Amino acid sequence: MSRAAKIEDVASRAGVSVATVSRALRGLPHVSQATREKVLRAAEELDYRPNPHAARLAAGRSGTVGVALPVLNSWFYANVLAGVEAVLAEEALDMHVVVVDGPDAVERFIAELPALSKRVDGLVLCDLFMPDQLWEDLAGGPMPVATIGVDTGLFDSVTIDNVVAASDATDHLLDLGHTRIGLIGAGPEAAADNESAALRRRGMIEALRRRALDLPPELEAAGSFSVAGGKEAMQELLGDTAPTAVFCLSDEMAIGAMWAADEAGLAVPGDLAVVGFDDQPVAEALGLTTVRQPVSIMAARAANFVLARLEGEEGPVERHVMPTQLQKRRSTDFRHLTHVHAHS
Amino acid sequence: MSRAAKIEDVASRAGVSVATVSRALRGLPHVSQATREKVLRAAEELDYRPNPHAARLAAGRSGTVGVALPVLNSWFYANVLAGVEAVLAEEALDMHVVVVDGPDAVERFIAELPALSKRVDGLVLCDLFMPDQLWEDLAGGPMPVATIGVDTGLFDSVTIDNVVAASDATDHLLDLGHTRIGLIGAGPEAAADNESAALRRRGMIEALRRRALDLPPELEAAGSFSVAGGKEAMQELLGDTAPTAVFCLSDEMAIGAMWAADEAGLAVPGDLAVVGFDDQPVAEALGLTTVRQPVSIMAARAANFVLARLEGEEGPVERHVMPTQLQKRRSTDFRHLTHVHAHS
DNA sequence: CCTTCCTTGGAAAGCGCTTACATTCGGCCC
DNA sequence: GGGCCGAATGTAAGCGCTTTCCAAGGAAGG
Repeated sequence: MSRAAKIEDVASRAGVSVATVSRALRGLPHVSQATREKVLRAAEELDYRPNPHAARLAAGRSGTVGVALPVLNSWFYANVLAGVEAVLAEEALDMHVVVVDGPDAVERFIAELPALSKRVDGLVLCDLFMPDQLWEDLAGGPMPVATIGVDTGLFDSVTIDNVVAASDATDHLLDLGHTRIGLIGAGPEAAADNESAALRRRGMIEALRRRALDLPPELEAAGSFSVAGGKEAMQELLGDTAPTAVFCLSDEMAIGAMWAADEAGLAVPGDLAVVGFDDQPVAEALGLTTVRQPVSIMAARAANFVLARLEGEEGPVERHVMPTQLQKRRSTDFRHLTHVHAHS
Repeated sequence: MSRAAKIEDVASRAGVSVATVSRALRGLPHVSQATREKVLRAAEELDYRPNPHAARLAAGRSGTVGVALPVLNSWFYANVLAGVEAVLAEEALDMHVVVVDGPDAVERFIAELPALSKRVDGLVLCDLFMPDQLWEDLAGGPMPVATIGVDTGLFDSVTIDNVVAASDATDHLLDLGHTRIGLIGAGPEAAADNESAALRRRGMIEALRRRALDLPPELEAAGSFSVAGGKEAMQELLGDTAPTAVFCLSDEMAIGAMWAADEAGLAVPGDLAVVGFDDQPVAEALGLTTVRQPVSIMAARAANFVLARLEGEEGPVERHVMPTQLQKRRSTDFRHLTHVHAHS
């Protein structure tokens, strides 16, 4: 196996200059049809593959979009990644994933931003919360950025209306007659690093308030956004002041809550109604009432925003708010009580 | 904001040559302590960030490891990705993800391999099935490769013993007295593109055979490895020849199967025992008996194999077979029957 | 005191592309 | 028919690093 062909080899084989090869291969103008075909053929024959690093160095562009998210192995973020990846793959762009987790994660991410800007042309930031100053610094930079789950007003963003989504979910429980409704996933101090959680909490409180109810501390439990986290949180809430319904900020947590309820001998929804958030496939299988959000579509849209900006699109910041929808299922439905008891 | 500092700027500020800066910053020998500190300080003061593309072009290495997997948004592959990412992040290496899905996915992946080899130094391939010839071509190349879920004998690999795992699961059902056991996730023709599925099927058949039982076609149903796929497959199996137990090749499918059972008015495990595969967190919450495999550890190990080879490790191909463990839970446990009926 | 060796540091040649600029060439207009 | 213009192509200067090769200078040895 001879060494890989370089552009120069293609040029001499096609009998043209390297500049022409470069233009021809990238579909740029100022190349006659005949020449282009000649070049294409030569490249084909040599199985020529441009060296991306050389191209990036010379062009000053990386053909890569970065995606920053807190974790990879949750349903939500896995779908975000999949959504972004699908769009980028379509455009033959590379995806650079940055996981922003662990202690000082955001600080380290920020520290690496200057370096990151050399390897990506654009950035999709998912649920990343930073000090205002840094958002502005980022906005001052040359790199297009789109955010998911955060709306700074400085970048194209894709979000849902967390307040409305949460108050809809709460209203549903209230309509069912519940008055002691617990919240799993955010405590009073959630705002700091998790804006979505804080907004959902607010939506819940607003809905309660409209019925002259409130959210006492003993009905709130934070915890990690996982099955185990939801279970622990639910266990905290159980006791003499136990709620008759809980709103969980993710489906994983809701499943954990149902698990805790089951262990405590409580029937869902008979003794405890449960509402989740996300509507991942298991939610439907389990009959979990939950707030559906179109995750991968949101991610794809954010990616498209970045692509559009990369293609020079000007115009004001786009702030998409995607619709959510409450999926009512068995976990809050008294009519199915018998059915639920009978099977599974 | 002035333009980004380059190595030359650091060199002149530190009063040394660019070569020395390069050596100092990368911790190479032949730099005195004093000089190194001087360089470090200069770099710090200028907030210097090496341009990765320039470095890669010059060095001929990319500092990147590729990960190829079929999808991103399933529990299993999301955890594979997370496992690999964690290891690479530790070593400050980039991860290049390649999703090999859609029609002709493998063919397109193969066609892009030469190009890919220019952007990554090593490769982790997960559940990728290719013609033998191509494995050998890959092995002939300069790039270290580790495989997950596939053992070609040509590369370091991390797998589980699918045959044993499946026959253990089957034995469990047999011990419980089941004789009509269904299989969801692989049909007789599974071998082609999904070796794991084929091996698990074989393990099941072997276990059955040891008890003088077999796996008639009407007890097998393939389907996508998802909740919906599992549900549909289960619905296929239900009917006059319905099994009293099913072994599902993923937890998602098992959840789908339980869903279908529930809709059909069948109690789990009373009317239908269900066993899954993976042991994702929801499995425990749902009391799903399942085969646990240490996904992210497997992924991390594969990544480490690649790293070791990149660091020049010679020696024979490593073929790790990770242990699996059957987690027995309610979905196959008659003792809990009453409990299951009462709650959940 | 001169040679030999080793360590540190510098000069410069790439790495394989992109692109600004220069050049050529064939019409086309007056 | 000469000059002009634009399209097609070539020339060559980088892009910002890494690395080989070489020089210098101090330590060690004779």
